[in-house]
This record gives sequence, C-alpha cells and structure tokens, in this order.
Amino acid sequence: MNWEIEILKILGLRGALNGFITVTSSELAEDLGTSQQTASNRILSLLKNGSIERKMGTRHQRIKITARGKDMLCKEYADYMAMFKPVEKIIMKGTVSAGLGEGQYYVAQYADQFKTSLGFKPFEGTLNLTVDEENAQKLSHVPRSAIIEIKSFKADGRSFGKVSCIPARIRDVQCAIVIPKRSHHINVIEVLAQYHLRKNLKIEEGEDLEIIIDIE
Amino acid sequence: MNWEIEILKILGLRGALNGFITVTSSELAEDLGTSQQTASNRILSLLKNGSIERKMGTRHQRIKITARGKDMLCKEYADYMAMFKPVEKIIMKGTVSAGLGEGQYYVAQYADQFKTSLGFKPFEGTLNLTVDEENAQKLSHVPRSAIIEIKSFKADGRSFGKVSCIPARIRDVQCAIVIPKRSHHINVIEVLAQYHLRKNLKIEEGEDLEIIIDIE
DNA sequence: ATTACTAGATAGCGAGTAT
DNA sequence: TATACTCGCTATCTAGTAA
Repeated sequence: MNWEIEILKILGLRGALNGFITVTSSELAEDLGTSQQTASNRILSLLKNGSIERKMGTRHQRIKITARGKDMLCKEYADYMAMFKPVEKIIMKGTVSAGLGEGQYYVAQYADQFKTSLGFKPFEGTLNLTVDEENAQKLSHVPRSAIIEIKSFKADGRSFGKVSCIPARIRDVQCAIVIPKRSHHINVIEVLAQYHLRKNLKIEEGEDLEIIIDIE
Repeated sequence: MNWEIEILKILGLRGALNGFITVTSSELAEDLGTSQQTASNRILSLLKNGSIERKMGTRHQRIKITARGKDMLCKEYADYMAMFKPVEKIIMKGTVSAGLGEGQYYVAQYADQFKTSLGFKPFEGTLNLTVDEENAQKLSHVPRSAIIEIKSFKADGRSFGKVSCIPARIRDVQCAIVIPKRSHHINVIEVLAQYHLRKNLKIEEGEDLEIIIDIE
C-alpha cells in the first residue's frame, strides 16, 4: 500500500478534497501509469480502508476524499514543509476541560512505554484541552519526525492499541500530547506530564491555555 | 519505481538535502517498512538513476540527495502546495539573451505537437531569458497540473526527446516556457510564442523581463 | 558491523472478459 | 460505455549468506 498516498494525491489535485469529483478508472490509470484494472483495484482498496468514499452512477463513479484520507495528505504535506521550510514551533490554544476519569487507567497501562519513549514517568491522569477546529487542524501540521509512536501491546488480559505522542510544553513544563491511533475528529486533546499539571501550574477548569510543540 | 519519492523523502527528512548523512540500510528498511535487502536495493537504484550520491566508508555509507533528487522532492512539494494553498501565479524575472540559433530547427520539428498541446502554432525561434538561481528555483514550484508534457517522437530520421511546456504570458502576450526533459542546471529558459516576441514587444537584448505563469 | 548477491517465494499486475 | 472479476505471469521481495 505504498501507492496509497500517490493516488490520494492525484485525487486531491483533481479536487476530491472539496467534494465528489467524476473520475474514471482509466483516467486514474493514466495518471498512475498503470492499467485500468489496477486503478480500479486501488480505488476498491482505498474504499475498504476508508480514505475515500464513492457514489456510483450508471455511467461514472464519483469520488471524494474522507477525513481520514485528508489527514494522510496533510501529514505528507507537513513532511515536505518540515523538509523545505522548517517551522520551529507550533502553538495550540485550548480550554481546560474535565477528564473522563478513564484516562487514569490507560495511563497506568501505558506507563512503562511512556517512560521509555518520553523520558519521564507520567502522572496517572491527563489534562484535557478542548480545542476549536482551527487549533485541531494544527496537529496535522506536526511533522512525523516530531511524533513518537508507541506500538500496540498486550497487558492485563487485553490488548492496547497504538498511540502517538508529541512532546510539548505548557508554560515551560515538559509534557506530551497523546493521541490514540484510531481517533478521528479530535476536539479534545489529552496531555501527559510528570506531575499533576492542573495543581502544579494552578490551572482552573475552563481556563484558556497554550501548549507549544517544539520542532526538532 | 513508485517508491522513489518515498525513500527520497525519508532521506530528505533525515537531512540528506543539505549534505552527506550516515544512514544504514537497516534504518531505512525500518522507515520504509521493508527488509534491509530491499532498502539496499533501492539505494542502488537511486544511485543508478542519479537522484542520490554516496560515499562508502568501512563501517557506514554516507548519502546525499543530488540536484535531480531535490528537484523531484520540490515537484512533489509543489503538488501539495497546489492542493492545500493554491498560488495563483508565479512571476519569474530574467534578462533577454541571444538564442543559440539551433532553437529554430527544434521548434520546427516539434511544431505539430506544440500546436496540439498549446493551441497555437509557434514562431520558429525562441526568446531566451537568462535567470538567476532564485528565479530558476521558481520553476520547481510550478505544480504538475500546470505543466504540459510532450512525448518523445521520431521524425527526420532521428528521435526527439520529451519536452515540458508551461503556458505563461509576457506583458499579456500568450507564450510558453519549454524545458527539454533532460536539462538540469537551468539558467536560461526558452520561451515560445505565436509571433516573434522580441520584435513584436520591442524587447531589446539585455533587457529585464517578467514572465508570468498563471496557475489553474 | 556493514552492504549486497543469489535464488526461491509471493504479491501485484494486466489481458481477457463478465456485468 | 463504465467497473471489476479471474487467473496466469512477472515484478519484487526477503531469507540465506558472501564479502
């Protein structure tokens, strides 16, 4: 599936990020430099994994890139931006909100992996930041080089999925944004730190906060 | 070779655009999600086609992306820019210089293809613009959607290579930049138009000129 | 340690064709 | 017209291993 980005890019350039576009598998085949059959196959694969959606007509198919597909393209774009004009930091703004409580359990399970990957043993609870669409978008622009992936593992008789960590800081306190792999529409980001952030920094619920991701 | 960009990007992100970096085939394999052997093979392919260069040490190989490789990455970057924040036009500045004369012969041979692709029968001679490094770079940022490719063909008992055309305008006169496929370090760009540009626009040799590429 | 060869395994391609 | 199935073939991958 290393051709996934290739075909998504072609669709994106043809406007499939904005809405449904009419495109035949032969046209795609030409852009891809493959046969019509292969192009058709790839469309089916993308449909299966949810990076595009499709409406079939009697004559033509109409294709649109989903949020998942757009996210992949965004990440790719972020890589090129990181390569050619490196940004030094990304500042996200959010509002402190109440945690769901279940965070505590998960942090405990992942504790060892966090310790190894992030270099600190996290306090067993997350600080939750509610972010608007504009700030949520900024996560897509974090280059992959700034993201630490924690692999899935089994413990406590069940399996825990992949998690992405982005080292960051709040008011110069070292922390990390954690993103469970299967999350889509993120409007709350969870932040880990060595200590109880809310107490230590005297942050109130409902307070606006800046979290800074340093690149490189 | 649709993995070519993939590995170039990985190398670029590791800093191989700026100079030689030390990277083992196993590290690359991990980034690529393949075996060490495959990574090694791909490095050899990239070396063969000249998009990277390498220095072998006793312990490690050191790799650097060449101008050719950088150009490929730039084009890819341009595609993403076109997708996410479309630029409307690219303005290049150059100085009118004397043609080599041989342009006339080539334009005559390609005349039919130009007619079909560009929509006008070109005057049999090119306007040459000498450009500095900064302006030459701008060509890399032209998204592929704005580039018309003319395929290689045989005529007059020999074969003529691929040529890229970029529709543009000089002082609102329709024209096109033509770039033979195998050219690297471009510091002179050749411009085609329906009429003799120098005479019609009363441009003198040595005069500074702007050429505008409209996107979309 | 590396890189990279050979050879056997396999995933992916596309011609033919059904729908 | 389209899309997409089957299936034989070939590209490419990787294990083993040499250098």
